[in-house]
Amino acid sequence: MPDAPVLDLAALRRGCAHCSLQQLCLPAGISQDELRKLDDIVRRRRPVAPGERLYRLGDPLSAVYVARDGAFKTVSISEEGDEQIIGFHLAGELVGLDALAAGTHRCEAVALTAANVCEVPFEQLAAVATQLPGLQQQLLRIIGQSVGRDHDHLGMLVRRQAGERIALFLHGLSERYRNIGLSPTRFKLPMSREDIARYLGLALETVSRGFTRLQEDGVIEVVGRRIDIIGPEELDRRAHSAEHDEPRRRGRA
Amino acid sequence: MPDAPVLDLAALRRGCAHCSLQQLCLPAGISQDELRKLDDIVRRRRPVAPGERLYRLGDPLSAVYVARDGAFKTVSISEEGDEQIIGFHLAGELVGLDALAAGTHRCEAVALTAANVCEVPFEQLAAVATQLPGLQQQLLRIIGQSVGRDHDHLGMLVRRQAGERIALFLHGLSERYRNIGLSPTRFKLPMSREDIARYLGLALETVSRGFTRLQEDGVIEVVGRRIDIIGPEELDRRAHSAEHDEPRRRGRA
DNA sequence: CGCAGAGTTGATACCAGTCAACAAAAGTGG
DNA sequence: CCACTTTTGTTGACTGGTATCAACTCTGCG
Repeated sequence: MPDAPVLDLAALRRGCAHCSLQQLCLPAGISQDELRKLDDIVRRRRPVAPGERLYRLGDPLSAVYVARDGAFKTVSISEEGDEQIIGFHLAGELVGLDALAAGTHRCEAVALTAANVCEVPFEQLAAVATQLPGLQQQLLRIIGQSVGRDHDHLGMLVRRQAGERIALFLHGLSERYRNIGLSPTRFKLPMSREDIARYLGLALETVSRGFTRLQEDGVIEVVGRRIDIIGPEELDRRAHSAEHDEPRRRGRA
Repeated sequence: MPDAPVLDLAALRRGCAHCSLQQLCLPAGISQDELRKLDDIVRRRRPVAPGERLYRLGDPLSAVYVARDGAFKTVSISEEGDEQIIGFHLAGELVGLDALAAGTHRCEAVALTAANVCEVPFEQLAAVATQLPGLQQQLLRIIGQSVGRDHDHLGMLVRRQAGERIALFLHGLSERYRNIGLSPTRFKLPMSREDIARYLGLALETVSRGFTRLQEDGVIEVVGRRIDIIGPEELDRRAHSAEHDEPRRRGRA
């Protein structure tokens, strides 16, 4: 039995300064001094059960959340009651920035898996940010990233056909897994086919068929939610250009 | 507020404190004192010719812009060269917030009509914002609004059919015109059918057909870019539920 | 007046949504 | 541990909305 684990846990409890997500999360790029100030206001490591909501539609903006692990989806619910998935959020990504405008949330954030979050009370974050230019800058950058992801999402939906959207989706997910230090080629999807469909603006059957097609063509290996990307370069190709080159041909790679 | 007609023009030139857009633009909700500080850094009322670009893809983030009048579009250009319209921007709305993440613009902002903009150097805005909590808060709110518009845009694209998207588009535009004090029922579209198509993820012919259909059904009057909304409530109805008469029931059995 | 760009309208093909049945996991309780 | 139920994912047949191609009209402008 090694004695190191005990120290590790203690270090984790010391907060942002030693957090493994430091490069991804708010603290990136701010000084040790500043870090300590931020550290004081962060409530750390709340565990979240799958299906649990961080906030609901209409809730006042009380905090923003950083996913430490696990995955979340943000869902917008229209008047008619149909749900549109605005985004998926993996480890290191910020959740809760809708509500900046009106002060109340226009989405719900739902845990897709068991997860842990750091909860950052928004009022205090804003207050500290005025004192720390570095943190303010970093906050704006993080918000910018989330805007960028929204734009990428838009790009997936507009005038792209099903196969392209699905390839784009897998490609993007792969990149994000790479960024957080996980395998970009082998992973378990945290979300259902239906979630993917609602995110991509497709019918769930179409998503299923799309996966099957990619598997038939030897681009990926799918077993339920387990994904194995066999041909990343071919996936990229399908994500960017349409697939008009190769009509339905089997036995050829 | 004391009104002095003759002084108005002079006052307008005095900047933010007397700008007619005050309620829409950055200054909203911050004090007179703070206003003066902001005022110092704003370069006012640069005229922009139709087709002119405020910034191009890859340009470093140097300033954000507030449209005083006229209209802009922001266009994202994919590697394959096809253009996706991210948003339209009317008077009082902020342009240039893409680039927050990377520090360089991922869109181009193009004037659709002759226009005027206030140019706010970003570095200085950020610096002043750290000194003025009210301004920082307002900046976050404005950013939040733009995120909200992106989400609305997403909602238009996902799983909605052409007629619905077009109704939603006109409805949204109408609301925005109302907000800036213009007629919500009679206006001239600043953008072409092709721009609308690229915004809605449709073929331009489909947009044209959609307008024609709405006219045939007595919902709007269209002459080129002139739009006259005859039946706003019917437009709303089409924006939210599906087509005119229900051919069949949807939802679960 | 005549041109160019913008917008409309028509015919056709095809992608993807819908309905429906089935298969495979994942819970549930004995 | 195994039957049962429920949820989730797959596959097939069919249909309809919309993209595409193409011809035409209209508008604004020099």
